[in-house]
Amino acid sequence: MDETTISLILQACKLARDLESNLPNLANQPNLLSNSLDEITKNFVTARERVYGQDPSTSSCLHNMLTLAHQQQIGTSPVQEWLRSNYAQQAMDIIQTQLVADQKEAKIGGCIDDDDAEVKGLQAMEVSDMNVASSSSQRPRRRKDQGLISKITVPAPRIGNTEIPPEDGFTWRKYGQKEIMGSRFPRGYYRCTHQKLYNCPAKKQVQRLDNDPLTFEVMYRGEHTCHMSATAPSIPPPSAEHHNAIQESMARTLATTTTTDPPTASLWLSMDFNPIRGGGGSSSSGMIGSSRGGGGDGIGTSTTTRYGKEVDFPVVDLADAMFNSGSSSTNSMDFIFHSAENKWESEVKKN
DNA sequence: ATGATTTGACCGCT
DNA sequence: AGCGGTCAAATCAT
Repeated sequence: MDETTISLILQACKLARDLESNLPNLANQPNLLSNSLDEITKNFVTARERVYGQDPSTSSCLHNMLTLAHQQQIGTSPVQEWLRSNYAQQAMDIIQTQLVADQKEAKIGGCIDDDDAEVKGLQAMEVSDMNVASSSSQRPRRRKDQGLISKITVPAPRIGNTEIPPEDGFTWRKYGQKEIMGSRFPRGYYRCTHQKLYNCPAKKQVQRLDNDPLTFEVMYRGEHTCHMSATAPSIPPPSAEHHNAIQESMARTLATTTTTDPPTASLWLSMDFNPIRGGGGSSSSGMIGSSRGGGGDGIGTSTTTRYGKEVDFPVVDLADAMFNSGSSSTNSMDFIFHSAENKWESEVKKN
């Protein structure tokens, strides 16, 4: 095992520990839990892929993940219990489906990766579309097989508005709705709010099940490139103005629990998160899906919200610290992780 | 003013 | 031909 692999495993363990210690605070933050789990599993999966090469067995992947967690003695009851929870399962489903898709693509052999092809194709089309648009009155269209990444069913919240699917940790912008033949309920089409900013191709479709209106079927297509995980945003803030916009966006995001590109689970977990702020109690969690004027079908989405503007939350400093920490060549998240990692490594050395 | 949602139209694909 | 995905103008919310 190389150092990177070890580092990945240690990072995942660290995240799991953070999660465990913050579990009480996160009990009512399923989106954060989901993000956290996602981050943890990503690290484990990546580590495993590095250990066994690019042939991860999907079924054994989860088993190994849990086994590894157990071996690292982080699989104590609260975490295990949480891992059995619905939201954990959702994240698992996504990852599992992803791996299945990856394997299928790998078996095709010699073919370029579908997703890459899609993204590249779209990007290429973007240019040609612009040309077409400028030289023709014909509306540019693009459609291709957008490799299905994940299809999961999500129960409606038992508490509050059962008309909306639970948060999934990303912000989506609805761009269409369609009555589907043979289905009682319309299908909502969503794309990542940051499609333009980060050229993020992620999309999802949400539809209520005919035989169970309290269950949503969510199909995810494309992968988020707007992640702010251990790596920098795909497009760094180019200007001070943009920089401030990002900070404000982050502040809003953090203040409203509508997680726009969650800045990694560890960061979230390290925060004493208290969404109940601002008079009127309108954290965006409560606002999500709340119908704004008639016309809608009631299918909610995690909207990028401006409600957060009204919420005073002292995380601007955090955002500021993140973007200002270190030199411009140093990724702040790397800095954070590196610090945590060093801390963890030093703890290991003690033992 | 800005950005999200709604909704009819357009168009690719089968 | 028609279903389903996307576009984009109109509308709405802040």
